[in-house]
Amino acid sequence: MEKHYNFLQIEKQMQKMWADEKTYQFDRNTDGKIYSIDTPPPTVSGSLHIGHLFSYTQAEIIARFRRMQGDNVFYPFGFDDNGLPTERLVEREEKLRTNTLPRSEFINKCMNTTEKYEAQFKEFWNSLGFSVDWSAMYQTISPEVRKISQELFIELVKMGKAYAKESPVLWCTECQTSIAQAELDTADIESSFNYLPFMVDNEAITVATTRPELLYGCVCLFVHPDDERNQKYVGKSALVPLYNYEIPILTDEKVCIDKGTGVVMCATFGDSTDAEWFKEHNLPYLKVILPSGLIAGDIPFIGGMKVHTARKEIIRLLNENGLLLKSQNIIHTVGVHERCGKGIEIIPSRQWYIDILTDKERFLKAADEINWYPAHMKNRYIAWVENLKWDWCISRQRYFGVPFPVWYCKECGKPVFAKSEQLPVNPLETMYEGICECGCKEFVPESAVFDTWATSSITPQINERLGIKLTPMSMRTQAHEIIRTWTFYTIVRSLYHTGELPWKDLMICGFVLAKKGEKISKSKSNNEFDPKYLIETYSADVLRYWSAGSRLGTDTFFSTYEMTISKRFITKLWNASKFAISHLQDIDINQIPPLLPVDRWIIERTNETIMKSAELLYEYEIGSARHEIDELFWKDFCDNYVEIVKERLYQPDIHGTETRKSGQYALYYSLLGILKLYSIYIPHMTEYIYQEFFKQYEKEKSIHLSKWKKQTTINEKLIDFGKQLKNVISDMRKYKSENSLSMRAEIEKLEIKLGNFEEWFKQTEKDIKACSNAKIIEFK
RNA sequence: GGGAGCAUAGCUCAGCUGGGAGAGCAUCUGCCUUACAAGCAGAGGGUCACAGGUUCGAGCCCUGUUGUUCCCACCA
Repeated sequence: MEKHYNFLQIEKQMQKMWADEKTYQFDRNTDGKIYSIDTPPPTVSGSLHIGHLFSYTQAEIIARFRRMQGDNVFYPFGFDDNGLPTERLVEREEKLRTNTLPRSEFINKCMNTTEKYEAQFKEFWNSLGFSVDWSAMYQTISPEVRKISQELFIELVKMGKAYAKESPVLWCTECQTSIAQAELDTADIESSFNYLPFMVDNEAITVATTRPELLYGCVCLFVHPDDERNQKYVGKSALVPLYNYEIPILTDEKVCIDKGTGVVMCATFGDSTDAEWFKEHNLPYLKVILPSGLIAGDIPFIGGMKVHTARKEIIRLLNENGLLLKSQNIIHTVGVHERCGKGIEIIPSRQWYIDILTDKERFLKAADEINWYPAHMKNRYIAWVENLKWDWCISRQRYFGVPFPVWYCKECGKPVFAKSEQLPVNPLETMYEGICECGCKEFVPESAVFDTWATSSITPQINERLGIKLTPMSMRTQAHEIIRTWTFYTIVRSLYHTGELPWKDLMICGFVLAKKGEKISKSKSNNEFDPKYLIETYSADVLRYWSAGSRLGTDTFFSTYEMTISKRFITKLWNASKFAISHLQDIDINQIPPLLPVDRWIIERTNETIMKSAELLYEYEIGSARHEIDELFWKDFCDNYVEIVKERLYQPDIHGTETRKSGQYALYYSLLGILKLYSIYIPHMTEYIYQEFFKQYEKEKSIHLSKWKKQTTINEKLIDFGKQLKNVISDMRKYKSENSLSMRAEIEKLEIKLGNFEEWFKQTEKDIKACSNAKIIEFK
């Protein structure tokens, strides 16, 4: 083995070997127990960041662990390439707006962009040594996935779980599309609370509003049924200031008596409560804001203006007419679109929905039927489901997505659906062939596309396209930020389509923060966090080792300082292996020699660690498991065992060839054991060492195809003996250190108080003498 | 406003079902020891956020308080 480990060269070399040998290919033909992983398909939104590396690596370690337990691991990879993130990326890179070029041309640009980035992504995951079976890769925009997605949509329609309706919907005026509740973010903005007089009979009642530009859309006033002050107005009508038309005054429980003046104006639509009232009280719709974000042209004073301008103008007018009683500046929280950060409006339009409100109870029950790792992440899911207000709107007025396989009858407007054999279909390109119930033969295609989550929520079914029964899958891995979307939607779809849960286990990873509270975003090009740069500088193994250091689900901070620590470990493992192997060149692997107690101890410690870390890894505790292995390797193996056995290996003429063989056996066994344990964390170096030395004796062609020993019991007596032996050595070292002596310094006499292990200690006398350089060992 | 996580050494954190306060880094001291000075050995350093309670015994369980992060709600 080389003096220094050249990671740049060796990591590439190992990756090539794995690809050539198809080391990680899923065995589609055995009956062996399948462990299937539902991996998150990243959106193609530009560059990868350290957070990707961190969370994906944690799951990758589990894949490797399961493989080494003998499971047939199905570890596919996908790309969520359709949808808004890609569209925005293309707009940004090519400096264009979607509506300035033909739809098909834009889609082509999107296709080219995804292709480019997916190649980069794939190369990136490979450069991290991911044990992915690339032959199982999927893309959400591919024809086969479009087919599955459209098929399952039609299935939902038939079940009555998907439906179209004309209704107020959350609308992004920036992206010009409807969105779902899950895509809402919140932002604090400066605004003003304006107090306006509404005339009732000859009395003015004051109403406070933050959205005076919607005055023309005001359909009624509400007071609380228990509000004694305002009870006298109920049933009467009020005059809308400035526009001077009459609206009724109604009651509703949702009104807060102590907020503002206790009287609310309900406009179509200022917020989600307005939309609820609209439905519950059968209120009329008065159009004010257009899908473009402009005020409708026919509205007096403010027609054609942008919302913000209109608001200022209305306030100015109210003030001018003495209708602004008071205006106070406030900071309040508004809903914004997570993709663009712009405020959302509520605008009625015809959209497709998946019913999620009627089965809330079932979805809540599902939470208890899935194993959450870590367990408390379940709370986020429950909080989200309990607070759902809107059915899931799945239509998007966008371009790069899976089209709705739907046309509408030109006469009666009734939707018709593609036939199964037609799928995938783009209704804009293919006409519906058939006759509507009403006799009409002409149809208008639906131009909307699916919400990307409508497709990524069926990844278990997408994975099953290969013809292998996988659901319920063994495990889903993802970050906690998408519990309300990906976790939730997948559970919904799975329950609807299969009646079963999508997976047994849910492994929720944290993400990487730059400093307290700040998330490392993809858009910030900070070289220090560029994963590619990091891999080239520190190696994939170093980054992987670091990724496994924090507890599952907790966010972590990144610093190059942490890299140095991981790097140090890698160097240590290299040096220790190099040393051990240099003494194993003449080993006879076919014969187990009689073993000395200290050799039996390190073997048993290795077995103990295999058992303990496997238990932890079954619970997805990759950090704690790594810690167990670190203890074995660094403390017991390097600092103690190797120091004890050293002289026996160097000097068989003093210690005898038999004891040397005993040491060789233990060294071989424990080092190989340690390498196998670490191989799930640092696959490159462990594989290289295996290939360089162990492969000639072992039957597996790759360390990653070897198995961990199934260990269920431990010889506690041996472990105890080891502890006592370490105490002796530690005391001896302490003595030398306190007396400023070299560790090699000779000491006259070492006294050892014998406990339970008299016989074993006596058999270890020569070793203790050698590593302490004591002239005399005296047992007491 | 509701909920959750966290609060342990200078820093980053581990401490499972209650019984010894720990690791790594940093600091200090010593050591070239035929794998590793990118190393090794040793030492110092903590009122376990605060206040109560349960218990023979609490970092751990219960109640409350404070700080902090996150999730959700909050557009009148």
